Amino acid sequence: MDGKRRPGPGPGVPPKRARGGLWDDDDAPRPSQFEEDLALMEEMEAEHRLQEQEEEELQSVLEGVPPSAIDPRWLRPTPPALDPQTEPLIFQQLEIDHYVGPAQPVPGGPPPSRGSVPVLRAFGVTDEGFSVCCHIHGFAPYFYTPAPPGFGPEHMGDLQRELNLAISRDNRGGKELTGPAVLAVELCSRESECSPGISGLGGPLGRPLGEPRRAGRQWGQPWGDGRCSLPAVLGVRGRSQAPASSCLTGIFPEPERDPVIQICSLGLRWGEPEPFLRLALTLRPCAPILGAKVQSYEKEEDLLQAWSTFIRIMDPDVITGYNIQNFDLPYLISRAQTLKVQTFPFLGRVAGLRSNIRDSSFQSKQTGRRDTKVVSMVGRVQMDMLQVLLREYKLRSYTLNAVSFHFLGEQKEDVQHSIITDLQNGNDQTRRRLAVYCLKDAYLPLRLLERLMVLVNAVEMARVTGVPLSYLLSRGQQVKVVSQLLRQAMHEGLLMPVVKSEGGEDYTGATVIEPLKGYYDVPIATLDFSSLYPSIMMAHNLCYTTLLRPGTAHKLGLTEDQFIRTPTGDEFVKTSVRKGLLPQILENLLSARKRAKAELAKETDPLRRQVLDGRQLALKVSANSVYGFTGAQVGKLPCLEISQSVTGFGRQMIEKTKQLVESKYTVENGYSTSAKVVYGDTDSVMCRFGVSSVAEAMALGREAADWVSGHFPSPIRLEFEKVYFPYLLISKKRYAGLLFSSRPDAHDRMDCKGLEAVRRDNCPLVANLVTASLRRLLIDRCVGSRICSLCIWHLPALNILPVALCLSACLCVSVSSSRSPCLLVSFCLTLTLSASIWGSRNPPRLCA
DNA sequence: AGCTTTTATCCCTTCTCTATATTGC
DNA sequence: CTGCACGAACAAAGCAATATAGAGAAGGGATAAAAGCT
Ligand SMILES: Cc1cn([C@H]2C[C@H](O)[C@@H](COP(=O)(O)OP(=O)(O)OP(=O)(O)O)O2)c(=O)[nH]c1=O
Ligand SMILES: [Mg+2]
Repeated sequence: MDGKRRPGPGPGVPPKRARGGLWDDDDAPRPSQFEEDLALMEEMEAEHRLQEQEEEELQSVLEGVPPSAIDPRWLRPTPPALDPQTEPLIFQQLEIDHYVGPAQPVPGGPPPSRGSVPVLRAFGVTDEGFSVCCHIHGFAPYFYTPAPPGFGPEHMGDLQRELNLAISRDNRGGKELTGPAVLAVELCSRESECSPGISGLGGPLGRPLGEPRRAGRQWGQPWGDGRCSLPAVLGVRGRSQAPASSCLTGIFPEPERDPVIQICSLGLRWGEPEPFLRLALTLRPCAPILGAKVQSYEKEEDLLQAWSTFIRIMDPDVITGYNIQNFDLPYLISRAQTLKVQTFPFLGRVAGLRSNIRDSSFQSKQTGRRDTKVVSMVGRVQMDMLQVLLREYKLRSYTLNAVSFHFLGEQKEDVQHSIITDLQNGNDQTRRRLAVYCLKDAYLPLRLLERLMVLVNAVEMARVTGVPLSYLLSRGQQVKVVSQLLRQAMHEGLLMPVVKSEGGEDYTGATVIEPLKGYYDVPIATLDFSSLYPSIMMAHNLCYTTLLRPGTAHKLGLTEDQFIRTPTGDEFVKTSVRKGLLPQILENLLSARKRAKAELAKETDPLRRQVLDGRQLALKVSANSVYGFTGAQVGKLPCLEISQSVTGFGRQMIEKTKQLVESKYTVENGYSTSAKVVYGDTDSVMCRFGVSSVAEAMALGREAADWVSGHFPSPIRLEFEKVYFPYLLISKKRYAGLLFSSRPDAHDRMDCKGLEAVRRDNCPLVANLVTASLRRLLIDRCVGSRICSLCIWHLPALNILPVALCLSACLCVSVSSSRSPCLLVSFCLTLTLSASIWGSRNPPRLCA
């Protein structure tokens, strides 16, 4: 392969642009700036890069790759001609970024500045699989600032001049941007979203229009889902690709030292069951593999170069793999740098734009600190399955092997790391074995991506919350809430203020009802509010825009029925005065969750059920994060009045629910036994109605839930969720029970909350022992002295008996120093047992 | 001097407090 | 022009609860040295 060729279709000149004609008619009434911006996003002229690229690509294919290696199916279909004047171009946005490029006049927009301007660039695919790159001109970054008293139109010229002067003085934007930074200053009147709804605080606000140098770094992603009008469940017919590379190595492969010996890639069109391409690039000859294309190179430089070229030709929309983000891709780039393969690191969609490695880290209270590397690949979505799994699923092990087994029931092709070197140094058959292993490594993440419906779920989340796909893996919950807030605020012409965040004290959260600990051999019905915090915010119209500062209610002459006072003493106006933004956002999120739940109810396949459950859970977390956002004191817009009110209402509600249930279901009211709430956490109550059958408990639970719901304003709803029978209540947030919900005559499963059985910070021995004991206790109902002798014979933990015995000498020391009763009991039991089994000639059959 | 008693010291266990990990909502 | 040091800016859903390890204090028993008695 000719290593000297420039990558891709030539230097990074942005391709030609067509203009949409939306504002060609200058006489047409001008929409407000907000609507304009929105419309710009919606109706933007877009152009197909493919057509002009294809010739070049073919050229490069012919030069770089043996003609026999080119399969026309690798390339995308040729897009039909599109008349931007008449036809809309509808596509799913995959990524959006911005660059500084030559100005283009936008009809009806601000006057074109000379020189370079910031341009938004959206990448995506259409339903037919055509690749789209949309250059969005005419968007000038802007901000609002309150005008000082006495500021009038006559001062605007001065302000603009001064601003430009100040900006050119501290020359921070670099040389990319030329011409004046501030294009215009306008006066307008807007209301800040944090101010009380009808306070009339919104004075005149100055509006410098466009200050590219600073703002170029400030703006995020306006209305990120590209306003795409595809149906909710869409087919992105893109290509996913899973590279996996093997390295010759000792323990830690070092890109400065250890060569890359194979790179395997699979190509898949979304919606098709099997990859249309399996490609193994190897160093040194390799025997053919059925169903895969093998290409061998003598020089490592050529191998890397070939892969880089391949990526550009195949042009995938999505790239997946396992830990590619932190290992494979950075390794390949570093290795190429070491070998001085100059044309390698151009993996993105913009020709001539270098892919570089950047260190970044994400930290939040939930996840702790996570350090990652970022390899830039403009226009492609990187869906590293490891990152996806780390965020979405709680697993005991995240190795590809464990994960594949867990979700797919498949194991990896096992090749010991230590023999990779030997295999590579063997013959073409041993290298073939290595390639098969490598292909499997690429195949598994791809299968996971498809089976776990990662893309479908991610696209839904991106659309609902209005952020680019890549944010879902690289950013947290705040950005999603901010994006939705901005979207909603824009609809209503409100502005979001910039507030300085300072840390403060924690506020009071939810109540956990003191548990009546014990073993219950009667059915316990569980009632739970559906989406408690979101529904509180909706029911009481809690929002930044409905909050009344202390005393304002009186000042504005609001009557008592126009506002409410929350348990914390804060005041909010009712819907009749103004409907809050947050309730509307929540409506949207909850309706998305409702759709997901409806799909879940229809599904029967266990894995798909698990996936759909994950999807509805993710939407639930997003909705709860709206509440969390208002209480995030190190955040963009904290408002403790809202979050404290929410938890305050919540505390009142669980208490009231408990009272209601215990007051209605009493002997005096004609029930056989008085009901008792034995436990409850935040928004749930566990009730003992005193009935002995599950069916009766279910009936009473349903009735009680409906009756209690009537005591709260819509959309707050208490739901009957499940019955536990029997129920073992150990302490707050720690209990177990057999769960009945779908039918009264058979339990659905055993449910464990907070016990060692579900925690991941114990050794498997403890977890297995606890699980097995609970099984005996709850399912086999062995209570009393027999429990020990019965349960221990069926411990899965016994599988490790011989090992335990051998290691007991050393283990004893470390175990006995532990203070954990669980661990001690497990270990002692195991030890006793192993001794007795060791001695018996015919050990009992161990159950798996 | 030899024995007993007192006291200081060491070592061990037990308790308390804090930080961390993880889960439940 | 490049490399380095420094500061600013950016980003980060929430609280309640349990279990456990580790550090350190407190307390008790064993032991040996010191003191006291005959
Ligand atoms: C799960 C969860 C709950 N909460 C709070 C807000 C929830 O409304 C409240 C009750 O938790 P849940 O009952 O677990 O959740 P939910 O009521 O929102 O949804 P549903 O019952 O329909 O499944 O606890 C959070 O703040 N963050 C969370 O991650
Ligand atoms: Mg709930």
